Amino acid sequence: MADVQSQLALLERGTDEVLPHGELAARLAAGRPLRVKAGFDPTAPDLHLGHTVLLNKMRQFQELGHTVIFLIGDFTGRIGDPSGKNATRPPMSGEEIAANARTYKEQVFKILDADKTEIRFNSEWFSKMDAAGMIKLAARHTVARMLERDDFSRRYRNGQPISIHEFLYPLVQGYDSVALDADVELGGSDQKFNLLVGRELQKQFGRPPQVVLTMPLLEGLDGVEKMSKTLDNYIGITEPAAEIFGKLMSVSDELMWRYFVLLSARGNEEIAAMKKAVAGGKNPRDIKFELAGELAARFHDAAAAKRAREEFIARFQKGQLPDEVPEITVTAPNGKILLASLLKEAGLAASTSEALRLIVQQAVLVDGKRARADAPHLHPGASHVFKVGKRKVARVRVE
RNA sequence: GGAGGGGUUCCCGAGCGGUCAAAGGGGGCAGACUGUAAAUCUGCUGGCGACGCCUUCGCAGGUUCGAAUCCUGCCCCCUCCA
Repeated sequence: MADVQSQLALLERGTDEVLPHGELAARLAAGRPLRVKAGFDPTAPDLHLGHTVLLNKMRQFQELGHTVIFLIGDFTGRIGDPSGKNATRPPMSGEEIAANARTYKEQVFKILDADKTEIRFNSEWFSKMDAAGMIKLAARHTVARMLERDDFSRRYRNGQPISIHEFLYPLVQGYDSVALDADVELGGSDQKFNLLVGRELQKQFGRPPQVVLTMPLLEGLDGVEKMSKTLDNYIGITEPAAEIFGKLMSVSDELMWRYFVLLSARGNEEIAAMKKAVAGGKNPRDIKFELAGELAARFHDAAAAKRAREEFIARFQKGQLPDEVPEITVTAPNGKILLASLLKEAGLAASTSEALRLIVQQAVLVDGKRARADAPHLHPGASHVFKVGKRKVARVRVE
């Protein structure tokens, strides 16, 4: 096992907070593999880059020889997590949770080392706990302490609803740490309160309290809101390489640096050097290529990343059509079809009305030429390449 | 249990008998400018072979020539008192 100092240097990189600050070093100094816990709400069917910030950190622990526990909150999923939300999230059904848990398993090992990961479900201990046990657990914390949580106090002040069961969530999560005997718990910075409850409960159960390590939340593609599925500002790790590459290229220059720090495996020195190069006049776009390439390769492979880059340059810098233009056949009902109807039938527009709008807005190209609002009907046998906006392209044949 | 307030298009939020497919903002989409950047500017933002028709304002009925707007019942949410 590496010496404490070099472990610390790696583990504290990019963290939001380590609480209490000196304690991580003390734990590491014991020289034994630490039990590192991170809990996941089984809500997301697909992981996105936001989740990987935490997974990257877990991976680092693994590489240093520690034991990582990937805890799936199947029991807590039935309660609904209020964190970061101003409204109550509805509870999930058993089937939903099971399906999502399977998806997690399929995806996390793109980052984590399967041999060094312990996957656990908190229903393991909570399904055995009865009502009396739950009330006893609830007796270990006070309403005043609960209201210290920013999210709760804000909602309480603003007259927004807080269900009683939401108070149980931090306790349940905290008890997970007791059950797992965690040395360290990782979480997003929004999880700080819950993670600290874990420390409290461990103390009360006579165990050494865990070190809490929080990671910053990754901003989504808009650069403002946190990356999430509901806001549709995410990059999913199962997306095609070209999508991962392209989405990263659309990110703003400032956000790019944030992504480097939280997502890239590159060292701090290398990132600093790139910043310096940009300050000296290098086009940030070229640096962004590096980021996009690295992440496309991580979730696919180097060859796929290279292809994604080449296609990106051909398509968006040189304005060529993509390598593979999907071919679609639509039927003209009465021997002829309106351009707008065709776009809708081909899936290039959500509705005829929208297609009409896009045509008027000069967004539609037919074989490279702008379509006019008074475009004539198309007849069977016609076959053209239709481009709608920057990204949607298809060859459509009329029959 | 009692007293008030409220549910509007993707979100927030105006409207309170016809001029309402419904102000304004946000978000989104498109165009211009570009580096598929960001910022900015402009336009669009229910559906339909479409100068008209259909569906939408919590749900179900009703009044009216005409309802998001009025009435009745129901469902849901919030606040205060107990």
